[in-house]
Amino acid sequence: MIDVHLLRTDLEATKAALARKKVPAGDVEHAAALDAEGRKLASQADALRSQVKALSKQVGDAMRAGEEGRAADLRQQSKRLGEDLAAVEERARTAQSQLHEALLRIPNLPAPEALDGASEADNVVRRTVGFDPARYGPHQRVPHWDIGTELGILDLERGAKLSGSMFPLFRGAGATLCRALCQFALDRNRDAFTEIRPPSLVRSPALEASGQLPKFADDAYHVERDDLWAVPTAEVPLTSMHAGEVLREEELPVRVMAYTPCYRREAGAAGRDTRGLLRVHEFDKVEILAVCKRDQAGELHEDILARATGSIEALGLPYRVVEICTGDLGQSQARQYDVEIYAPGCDMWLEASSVSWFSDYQARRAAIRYKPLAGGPPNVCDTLNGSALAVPRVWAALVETYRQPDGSVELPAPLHPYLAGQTTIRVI
RNA sequence: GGAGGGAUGCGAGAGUGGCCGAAUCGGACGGUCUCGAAAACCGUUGUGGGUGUACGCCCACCGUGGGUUCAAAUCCCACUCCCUCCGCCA
Repeated sequence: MIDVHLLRTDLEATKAALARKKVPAGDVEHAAALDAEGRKLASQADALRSQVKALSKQVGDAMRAGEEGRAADLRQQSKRLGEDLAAVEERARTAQSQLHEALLRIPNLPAPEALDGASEADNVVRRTVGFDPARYGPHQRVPHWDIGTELGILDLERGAKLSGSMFPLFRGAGATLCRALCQFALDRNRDAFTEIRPPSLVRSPALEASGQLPKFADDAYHVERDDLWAVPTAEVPLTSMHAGEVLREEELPVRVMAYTPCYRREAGAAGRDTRGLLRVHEFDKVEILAVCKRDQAGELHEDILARATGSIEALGLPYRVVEICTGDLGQSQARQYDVEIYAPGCDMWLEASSVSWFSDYQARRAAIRYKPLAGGPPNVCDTLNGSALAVPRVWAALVETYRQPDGSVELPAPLHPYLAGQTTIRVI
């Protein structure tokens, strides 16, 4: 969440910054009012409590001195004050919990240098690499769902039989390719990122920390019986694994990566891009993530972006980098680039990675801080992350791009070590 | 799933309901001493909120959340986590 001090000292600037993200000024003012109210009540409660404590101490003294009458008298006074205190505390608690609720729903401030814009339409393509529509033959203009069926490597019907639509089932070399892509992505990043295998069911606070709760509860799968959530991305466990910790400045940046399955209800996206692997409820992804100091964030953002595009480039897929404008930024993002890959069969640019800087928004929600080497109180960290590789869309683009005139698919060399010999997938 | 035990400051570890934000030991840091070091001695050693120009002061925090009481680390209830034993299990 945003720093509550912003509401006290820079209310106008905060409203202006959030207006770039289309946040109504009223939401911000509402939170500021709750904060002022809560602080006023808390001060009153502090003063009352201080008096109660002083009186209680006197009760003890009087009793030890054997002055029963005086003790009873003081006890009465203290009891009355205690009742007032309970009432004020109750009101303070209410205001503070309302403030907390309000704060959880206020989006992060966009970075000052973030691209201005009202909607998705205002996003800007920063660069396009390797794209030449003329180079594709008719054999590459076949969508992956047809190729997958033809080669017997993607079985959407059976996936649907098990779990409903948008739950893909991969088969044979198709399944191996999923695993190969994850392995490939992990190996490419192990020079700087520590591999983690986190749980993929997490408690609510983890989703709250990275911003999925409370606003976007409908997008996530919830296991009622145990009150656990299926992670929509490894970002969730990777961010919260350090929740509540005070890190040492020397250990920053903390760089971790994880392969996890990802689960998304796609509640708001019904009917959009639902063919094949374009949008699915369960998929595999390798996520890379950094926890750092503010002055390390810019460089790390570039690094993560370079790693995301590097993997795509190594696989020989054309891609473009899109800068997301303020109006299209997610709740938690201060700045974001998307990496889109070109899939010739569907003739679409598919979002394959989202590389985000969250400033201190997630770290504040998760309470991830570091102790400055120079001394002084702990500072809130920054967090960044990006998909190193999200399987289904890359799978789709690969199969379409590398389809040969005879209908077989020849996978690119960097994947060969991971394919157990299945470097060419032939029609059965 | 069943039965027990536990959770206190950086670590270990005390704590009859009032004088406990917390003994003691250890660690770390600073200082005295020393040519230097060790030893010894002295001091410092948490987080959050509020308030003041400032030394400061006030409040909260002893796993989490409730409750009892004039007063809770201490009593009661619920939850979480850890440990031991039994059962089950990939």
